[in-house]
Amino acid sequence: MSKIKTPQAIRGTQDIFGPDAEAFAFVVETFERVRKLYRFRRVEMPVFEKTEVFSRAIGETTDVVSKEMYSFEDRGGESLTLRPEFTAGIARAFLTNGWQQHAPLKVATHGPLFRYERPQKGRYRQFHQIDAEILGAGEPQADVELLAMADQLLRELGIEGVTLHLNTLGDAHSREVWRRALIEYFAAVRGELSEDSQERLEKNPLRILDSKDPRDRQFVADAPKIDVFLSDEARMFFDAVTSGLDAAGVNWTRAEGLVRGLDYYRHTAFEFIPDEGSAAAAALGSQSTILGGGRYDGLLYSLGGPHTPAVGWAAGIERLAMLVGEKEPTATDVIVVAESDDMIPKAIGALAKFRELGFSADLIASGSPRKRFDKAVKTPASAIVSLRTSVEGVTSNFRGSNPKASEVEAAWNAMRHNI
RNA sequence: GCGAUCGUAGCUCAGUUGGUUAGAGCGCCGGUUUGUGGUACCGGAGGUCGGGGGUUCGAGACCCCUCGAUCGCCCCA
Repeated sequence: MSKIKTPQAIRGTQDIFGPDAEAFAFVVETFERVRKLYRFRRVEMPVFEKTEVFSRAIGETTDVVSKEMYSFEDRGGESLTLRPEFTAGIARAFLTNGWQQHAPLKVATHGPLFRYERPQKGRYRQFHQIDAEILGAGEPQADVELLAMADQLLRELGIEGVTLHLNTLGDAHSREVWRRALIEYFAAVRGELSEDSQERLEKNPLRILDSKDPRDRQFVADAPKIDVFLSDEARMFFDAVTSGLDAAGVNWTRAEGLVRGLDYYRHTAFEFIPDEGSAAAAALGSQSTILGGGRYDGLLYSLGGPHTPAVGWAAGIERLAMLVGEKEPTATDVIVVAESDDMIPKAIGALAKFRELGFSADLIASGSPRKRFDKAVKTPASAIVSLRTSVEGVTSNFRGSNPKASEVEAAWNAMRHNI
């Protein structure tokens, strides 16, 4: 007889259980509650799309598309991709379902995403995000609304030591002029940059600004600032965002080096990042951004739609869960113990009644009869009802002294002769 | 794609410069004690030491390969 080898989980996937799963659920529940306060409508999206949805949105040639997506061919030979982000799919749905009629449309969703990357702390191949978007809104108030929600969410999750880092990339023209200035500036010191940044100079010069290499950092401080290149309109937009945040009571800090890699981003870019030396920073390792987003006025057009302004953010549920602290599962209201096997039918009857009455209830009726009560005692519960047979006949014992236990006891006294 | 560290029981881990039959705690199963009880004690099951090859009289330990995990780099939509 050949021993069957247990299949292994896919690299980068997680089986979340116990306190981690409780923390995960807490994040999702809090998000659902807060998004309703801000009147974001729930949407459910497919987990896969035609590959072009993402390749057009993100850019055909980037490493991101060519190497880091989970793409495959279906039986008809069409290239499909497991969603690596929510935004492109939502933008596609906005166009294909005629959601323009609802603009400005505030939507929120959450669920699994997939990226073909090497796993490390806070990064998995299947991971989970919460996501909020406002489509068809070009006003800075939309940015403020979105950021106020993000800020309140983090507070309601009890996450501290995290600050909103805010930047503007300007409009398309300001951004392009700034980009050229950066290339010129860094090209002049090319030989002194890190190898990585010499390559970035060709592929993605803005990224040099947030390089971790000290060889680059010495030049970053004096690099050209976007502010110099902002058009009047772009400056007014950013001023409206920041004054709106101040009015909403959202703390923020200017981060001139914060950039986005993709061309469709305009104006606002932001990340919530743990403060240096905070507990949150220590808990997250090198993956420090816990919530990020920006304005992507160019995206819907790149998917073949009309020019449509939009802004959104997403946050990794796993990373947030790491910051919310231990979440113990809630205690069971009542544990029913059948201390002998002949009590099992009565115990099952009691269980059914307790659950009908809205009490959470669980049964212990296996293993050594002598140890069943001890098992119940070790289980977190408000109350225990234990059934056994003795020379006097059926006896029951109630244990527990707290408000919930009193409710359980009243219910038990009412049902005990009818089970 | 690159680098570092790690892999011994269900879990957390010990195991000396290579040396007899691989251990502990917790958990699990059973028994004794207690008998309105969260106690204590006794016993049991469970390991091809991630896998393969090599060095050696002898490998959990040393070498090579491989698989996996963790953390970091690149990338970060």
